[in-house]
Amino acid sequence: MLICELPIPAELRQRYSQGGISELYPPQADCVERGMFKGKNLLVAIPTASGKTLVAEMAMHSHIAAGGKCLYIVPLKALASEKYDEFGNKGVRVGIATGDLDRRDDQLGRNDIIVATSEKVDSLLRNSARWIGDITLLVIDEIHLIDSVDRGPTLEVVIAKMRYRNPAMQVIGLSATIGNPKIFAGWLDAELVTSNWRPVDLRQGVFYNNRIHFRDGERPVKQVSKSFDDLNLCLDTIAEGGQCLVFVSSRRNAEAFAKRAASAIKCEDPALTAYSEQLGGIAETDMVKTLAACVAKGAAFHHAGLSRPERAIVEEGFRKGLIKCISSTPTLAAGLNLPARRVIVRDYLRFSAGEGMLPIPASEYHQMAGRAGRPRLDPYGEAVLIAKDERQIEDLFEWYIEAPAEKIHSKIAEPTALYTHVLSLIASGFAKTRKELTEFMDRTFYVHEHRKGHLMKKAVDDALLFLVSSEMVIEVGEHLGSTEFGSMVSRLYIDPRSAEIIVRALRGQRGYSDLGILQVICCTPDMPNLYARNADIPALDRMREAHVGELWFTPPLDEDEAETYYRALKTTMLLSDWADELPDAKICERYSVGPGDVHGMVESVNWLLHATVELSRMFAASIHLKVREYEICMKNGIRRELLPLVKLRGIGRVRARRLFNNNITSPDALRAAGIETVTQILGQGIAEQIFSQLHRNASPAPSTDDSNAVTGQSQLSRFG
DNA sequence: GGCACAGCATTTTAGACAGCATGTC
DNA sequence: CTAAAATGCTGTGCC
Repeated sequence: MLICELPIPAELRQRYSQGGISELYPPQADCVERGMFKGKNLLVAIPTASGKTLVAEMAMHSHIAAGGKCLYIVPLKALASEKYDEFGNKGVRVGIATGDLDRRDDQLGRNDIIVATSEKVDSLLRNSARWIGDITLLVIDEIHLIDSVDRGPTLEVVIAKMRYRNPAMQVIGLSATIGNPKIFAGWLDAELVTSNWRPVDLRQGVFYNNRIHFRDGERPVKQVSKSFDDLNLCLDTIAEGGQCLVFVSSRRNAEAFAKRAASAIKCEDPALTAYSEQLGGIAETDMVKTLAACVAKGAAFHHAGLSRPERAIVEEGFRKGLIKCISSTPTLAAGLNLPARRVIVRDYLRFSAGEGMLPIPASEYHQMAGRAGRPRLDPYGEAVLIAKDERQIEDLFEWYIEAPAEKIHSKIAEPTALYTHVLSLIASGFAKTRKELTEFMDRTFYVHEHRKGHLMKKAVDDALLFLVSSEMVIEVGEHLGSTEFGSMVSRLYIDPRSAEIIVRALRGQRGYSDLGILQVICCTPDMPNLYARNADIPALDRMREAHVGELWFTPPLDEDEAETYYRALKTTMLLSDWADELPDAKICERYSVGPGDVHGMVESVNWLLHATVELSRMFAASIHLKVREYEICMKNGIRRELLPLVKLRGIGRVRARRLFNNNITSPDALRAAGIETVTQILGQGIAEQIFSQLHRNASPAPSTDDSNAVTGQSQLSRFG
């Protein structure tokens, strides 16, 4: 099917032909034939890299041309920015909405396309963003993630809510190949498009005894290293002029492989040196130093211990073809589009807490294998597994290469999944009675899939029991309503169980302490926790003893609970160190984590601290101000003594500290010191900017909203 | 006694969404 | 109920 025959705006048609796209791929043509341009819902279950994004883009442009508005849901923030860039600059207005990146909601609504994560959409629905009602096309990328235990239920509820709000809206689900596409398409009232077609040939095989075994033959691999098969495979690709992605099971493995590869590749290129030096410039930790050394020779590793800029450097170096090989944990499997000639799936077993080493699902293998072969750049792609003995060759073919796609199942009736969603349905007006709640739940994939929802009903009842007993929901006769507390929890987007833990601690506390608040937050299910090693325990005990008066929880006697306790305590101490201005590198060293971990942790705690500030306003007025101050401390990574300084624009943790150490401790002190002294400390530009601020608000405004702060402990229901 | 080291025992193990309000070095 | 690598620990042999 030719592009020029399609009912899409002329401008887009022209862009495609300029980009060398004149004809649709077969699965894309299939979408058109199934009625994509006629408003039909679609489930497109086709392999990675077979042109799903283009399908979505054409549909969106056709909606926009007809005056519509589109919402594109993705699972990852990184993916959101990737799509945002891809859709932009094509004559339509594109907006992005994720937790850390968005314009104001009302401005968001002015866009033709809004790219957002599923959680953000849920949050927008809870806060009733007005433009939601204008959406005429909903695209859900990676819709098979509905199967995921922790985030699938949110996606499922978001889809149900969107369709409930906008019954006439067209829905396009984009998915990897799945085992039960028909029933899933049935849920979406969608036409089904499936295919195994790929734009680049993908050869999949198993390596054993210096040969890659394919179903239709073998391919010898030169044995450079005696003991490392993975390295030989990697060097083989590079010798042929390709690049290589190696998927391994742990960070340590990723780093170890990159080191080996680096010393074997020994590529020398001034452009590489530039990347390495870029990393060297930010390197404060051993991990980043190692990375810089590897990159200098053309290899790199990639995992969540890397911070955003470090990841970006590695990705860019690889995309430009300079870095020849990346060894990666699953970070790269699902994330952004970073294809390579050969993908080596080295470890197919992965540790899982309480269950030992488990084989990764076939779907995950296929996702990794799908990274092989860059359209229009590589003649073919190759995905290779590594067998440990001859017998295993056949097993690997069976378990992975030839395994049928897995079926996906709703996880919405899992015990804890519904607390937050039941609350949000009540708080944002989707359901006002138990009957309406059930009716809404009937629209989920779970009920469509199982026909009878008795497990679902039990899960809903459990959730309601909790929500009523914790005073977030009130049931009066038939009516279900959210309390002020409940509405707040729903809008803050935290788990009701987290809210309950925080509120109980706030009510029970006898004397505020930063550490106490932090510890409470680290004990909530919304906070990711560090792993506490055996070797950490003595040090943690010492810290605990040093802060006995400040911590709110004491260690439990039970051994299983002790582990949880120490994990939370370790996280607490790390974050406390961050707010105590301990440098990143020191934190990484003390807790053996990477910069990326620290930032992730800080981001999470900031979100929960914000929620705690709001909750304390309602439940613990006496400490509200203290918590609010600590929130600012944590956000900036500063001690309390710098609070007056960071209120000024242009002053963050570093500059504030520099001023403070020069005995300038407040805006008044700044004024007294005079612009010349400040210029000496911070430089001219900054000094001028600060003083222009000081002049503007010479009479400091009374702090914003302490007067209307407290509503006490009454939680009135919204109806009645 | 002190040290080096082999050999065995124990420990450790992936990832990343959400609020708010705009400007850090 | 698990695998593999790094680290920790113990005991031996040697000076």
